[in-house]
Amino acid sequence: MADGDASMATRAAWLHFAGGLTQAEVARRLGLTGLKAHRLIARASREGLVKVYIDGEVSECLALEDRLSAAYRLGFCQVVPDLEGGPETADPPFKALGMAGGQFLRRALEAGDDALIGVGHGRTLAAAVEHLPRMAAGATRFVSLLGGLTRKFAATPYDVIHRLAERTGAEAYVLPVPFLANTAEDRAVLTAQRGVKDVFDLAAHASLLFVGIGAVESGASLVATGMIEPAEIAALEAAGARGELLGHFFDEDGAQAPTGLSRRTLSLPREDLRDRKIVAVAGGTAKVEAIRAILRSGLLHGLITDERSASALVGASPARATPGNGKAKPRQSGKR
Amino acid sequence: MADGDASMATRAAWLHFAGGLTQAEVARRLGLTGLKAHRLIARASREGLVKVYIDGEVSECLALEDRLSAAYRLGFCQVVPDLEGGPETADPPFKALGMAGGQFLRRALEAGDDALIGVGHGRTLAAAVEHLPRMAAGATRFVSLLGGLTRKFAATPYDVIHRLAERTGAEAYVLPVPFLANTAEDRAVLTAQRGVKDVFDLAAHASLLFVGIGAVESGASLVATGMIEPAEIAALEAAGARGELLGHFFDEDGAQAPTGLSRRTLSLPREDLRDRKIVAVAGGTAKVEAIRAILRSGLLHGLITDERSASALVGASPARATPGNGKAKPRQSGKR
DNA sequence: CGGGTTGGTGAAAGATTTTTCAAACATGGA
DNA sequence: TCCATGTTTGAAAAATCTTTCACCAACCCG
Repeated sequence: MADGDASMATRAAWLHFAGGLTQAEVARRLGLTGLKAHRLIARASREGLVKVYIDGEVSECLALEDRLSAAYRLGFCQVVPDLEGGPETADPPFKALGMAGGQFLRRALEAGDDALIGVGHGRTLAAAVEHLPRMAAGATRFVSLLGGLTRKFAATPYDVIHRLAERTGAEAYVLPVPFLANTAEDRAVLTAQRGVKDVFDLAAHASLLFVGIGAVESGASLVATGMIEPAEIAALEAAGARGELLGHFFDEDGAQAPTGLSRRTLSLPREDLRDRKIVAVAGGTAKVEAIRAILRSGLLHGLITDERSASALVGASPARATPGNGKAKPRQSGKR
Repeated sequence: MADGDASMATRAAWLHFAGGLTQAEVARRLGLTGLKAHRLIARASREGLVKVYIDGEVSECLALEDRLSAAYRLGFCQVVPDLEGGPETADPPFKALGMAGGQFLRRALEAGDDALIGVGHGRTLAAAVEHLPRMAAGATRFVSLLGGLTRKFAATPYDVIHRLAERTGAEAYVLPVPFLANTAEDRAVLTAQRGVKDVFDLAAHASLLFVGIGAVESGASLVATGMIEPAEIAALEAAGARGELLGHFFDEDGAQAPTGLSRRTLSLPREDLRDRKIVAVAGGTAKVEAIRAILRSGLLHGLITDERSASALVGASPARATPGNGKAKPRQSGKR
């Protein structure tokens, strides 16, 4: 594919989506066959050049936002309708969460209020960055909040900070160390590395923390990506851990879960999580329990999740297309 | 139509556009017939709930932006590909300009750097506001920079400031006076009105001026909307005026055009245009001359225009889809 | 009450889009 | 050179979206 192709694809997509021209008309304008035009447009869509935002709020989601905000004292909450295939599949609604998360990030960047944004990792956050338009970040910088590698120093497939840097051209400070070291001694060695300490210091001063939430179960992506061993996660589960945030584990009441892992974890210390502006993106049935645990910890300032998870979190029935069934009063509106 | 409908329309649109579900799938998910789903989605689109942005730059446009920026010392320039029907019609590319202008405004609002934004009027600016997503304006306020009525005190059909207020919920100070008074005495009376002076004072302190550019010819929209009489515009044209910016006229070299009109014009005084951050949106073949005149005045900080106008402004040929590299394929089935 | 208007509905026709499939073309070795 | 491989291309088919049109119900007004 030639370089001029991308420009042409953009042009075709612009004519089609923004201008509302039919593909045949686009073809005529550009001197192409209808099929070529179609393929250009399809490529532009596939490569994510076309960004779609839906303006209005779905009333059921709004109600869920209000209830979540009130129940957990959130300063900000967004609930997006579920997407994906049928009503049964689509467990982790990455696409829906990605769009909402991407939009949140875009706004944060355009507002420019946060000079330094800390980011966690995980597939959900990666999806959010995926949906971030290519844009200049202004003076905003990014910093990793925890080690991004597996203990074998393999990069994870869903790296967040690098994508972010690539999309925005912003300075992005990485932590090229594992998420979990093999031993406490290893951790000490790694932490002592040139630069690593500086980045951790930076992370401690980020004014916005944009993070994911991890489930504690054998199928969790922490395990799948090789960040943590199956045996370790099993031990955590047995010890009562239910959710993970930036490498810290919480039990079902949101209290610190007892674990020896913290001596080997390379991430922002737990005490640095208090009184920060932490915004989490997470959803999917497998994560509901984890999200609840984190919410109960009271650490979150904001939450972006999907409708089904939100329903489960407030204890309502899945509530398919049933308007007007609010059983509780939606007090105090959540900020948007 | 029930109010739950809008919510449903949003949901349907979200599933369709964001989720990529087919309309039939949307219908199944929502328990509707395919036709109903289609109508919900169509409604959402029609009402502008669905916003589409195209990410990449078209290389030809990028080149034009660079040339314009360099030639006229602009701090900011955006050139959008032409839209609309064929290569011959579509004179004022309102839609394309509206989208770009709306995006500019949205960014300005989200950045929040400008506490007070002054706006001009005209159909192009109205189109820009039309394409602004419904959003909170934060602390930003708006102020009219010139009288928005005709001399008969009729509202113009393309009022900008009211739409802006409606979309953003921001405070918006209007100037409920004509653009051009019948006599200098009338002007004095109007200016002396309670409040009017205050708004003019406010306008003098706006940190961003978002304006249109007017052509000087019998078909100009200033004439069409009844703001100015055909005879007056003819006189201006004869006197060498070629472009209008906020009620002030400029000749082809960008110098002040000699006219007695200024004593009857209700707008920001000319001297208040110097050293302001003025961003203009304008395009269309009928306006090229006017845009050039304004550019030469050196007053503009930014310009948003369409590709064809930009081409004309830099003196290039319209340059249809012929990047130097292209394999020559003159024969082509489609007619244009 | 009747006539007119409006707005919603579904079936079916009409357009447009997307997919499929096979052939053409280029590419990079053996 | 030839083959294997992958990519691009166009025609046609299939799927999907959009429009049209006739119908029904509700509603307003004389």
